[in-house]
Amino acid sequence: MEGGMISVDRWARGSQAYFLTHLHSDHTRGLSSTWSHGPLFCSRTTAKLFPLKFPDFKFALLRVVEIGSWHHLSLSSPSSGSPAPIHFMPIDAFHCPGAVMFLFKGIFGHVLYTGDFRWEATGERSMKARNMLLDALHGAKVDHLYLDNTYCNPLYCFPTREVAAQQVIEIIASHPDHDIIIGIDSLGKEDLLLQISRSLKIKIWVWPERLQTMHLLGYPDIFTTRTSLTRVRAVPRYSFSMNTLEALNAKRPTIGIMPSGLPWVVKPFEGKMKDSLTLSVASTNRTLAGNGTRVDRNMKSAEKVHDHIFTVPYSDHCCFHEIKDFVQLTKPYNVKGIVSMSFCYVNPAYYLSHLFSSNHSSQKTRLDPEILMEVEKVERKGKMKIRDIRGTGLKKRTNKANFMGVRIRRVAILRQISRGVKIVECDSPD
DNA sequence: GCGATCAGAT
DNA sequence: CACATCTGATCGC
Repeated sequence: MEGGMISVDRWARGSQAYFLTHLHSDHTRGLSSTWSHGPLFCSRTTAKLFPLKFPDFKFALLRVVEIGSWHHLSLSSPSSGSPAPIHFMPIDAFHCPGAVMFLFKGIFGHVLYTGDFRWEATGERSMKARNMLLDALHGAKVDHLYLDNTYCNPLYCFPTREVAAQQVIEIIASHPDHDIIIGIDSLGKEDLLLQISRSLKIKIWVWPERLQTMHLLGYPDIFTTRTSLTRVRAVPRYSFSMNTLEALNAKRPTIGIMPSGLPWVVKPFEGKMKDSLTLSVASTNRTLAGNGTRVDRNMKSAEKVHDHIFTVPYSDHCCFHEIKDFVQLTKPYNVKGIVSMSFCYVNPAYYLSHLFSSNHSSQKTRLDPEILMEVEKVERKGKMKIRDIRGTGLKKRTNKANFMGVRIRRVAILRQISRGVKIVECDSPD
């Protein structure tokens, strides 16, 4: 591919400006401490966290841009070399700390790249982002929308994070004598932990590098790396498994809580005694905490999926109706999904094309941003290979999560095979 | 020996 | 077959 003017969450050489939406590693694949292909624009919070992930990065390349402000760049057309000014505004994506979407305005019209985002209908911060986007668009429709389509399927129906967090709190409160482990990633779901901490007046254990992150984010007191100070521990999701829980329960009664928009269930593993934690929307386990917070009979709620494991629909991505709402608001002429979730990749057009704008009269006069813009996107067709979402090995870490003195080793742990995923494709329940 | 990339795990 | 991440192997320098 020849380079364009700008790249969003893509790091190959050839662009005049680079944009980072947030610091999750599937969006930084190709970035490294030695990367130096051009100026990199990101939010203040992302810049603050940046050195943790890329310690020796040339700081001079980072350009902190304020959320809600228009910024101007004098670029040149890659084909003709003539001036091609662009304006862009970062807008709060409410995904993980520092996450923003970018709205671009230029000869290509309006291009909106959401990155990963959440678009809840209530809450002060959500309203602010909504108004910011509407003001910035100023009545214009979006010509090209690059959309976080992670849950772009009506099957994905879950509550706000506020509500989901309350469900987590109820689970913890109803297990007063249990240790609790919660599976999280290196960034994201801080608000969940804060809400737990405030509500139950308890500190939260995190692993050492996560504590550094928390301190950089400005939470000096709530988190600790001393297990003796709390029974609630947030552990890396990759070390959260049924085997982990069973090992922990051999020492103390412990339950695990998996906050996720994905439908985790326990599936019996054929031929062996072990069950495995798998994904499915076909779950039938009993529902907890259905205390009137549900507005939709299909709304996911907390579930007990195993003796020791609960899942709670706490997601940093939009549920389907939020995506729908977002598309209705931005009235895009063209939409592309930026996320390939392999087995359930959904072209946004499949469910939402009726909301797209059409008859784009000025389209011919506008350049297709494809030739101007490199963005992280993968279209999935049939058995095409999926996006490689693995880490880039950019930094050596030794963060073996050692919670409760149980070191989780791969050795001698029965492999969990047969992750039978069953996302049942069906038509809209409406 | 190091970074980049890949295979495979949770 | 995974929202994102880590570990370890291998390749190229």
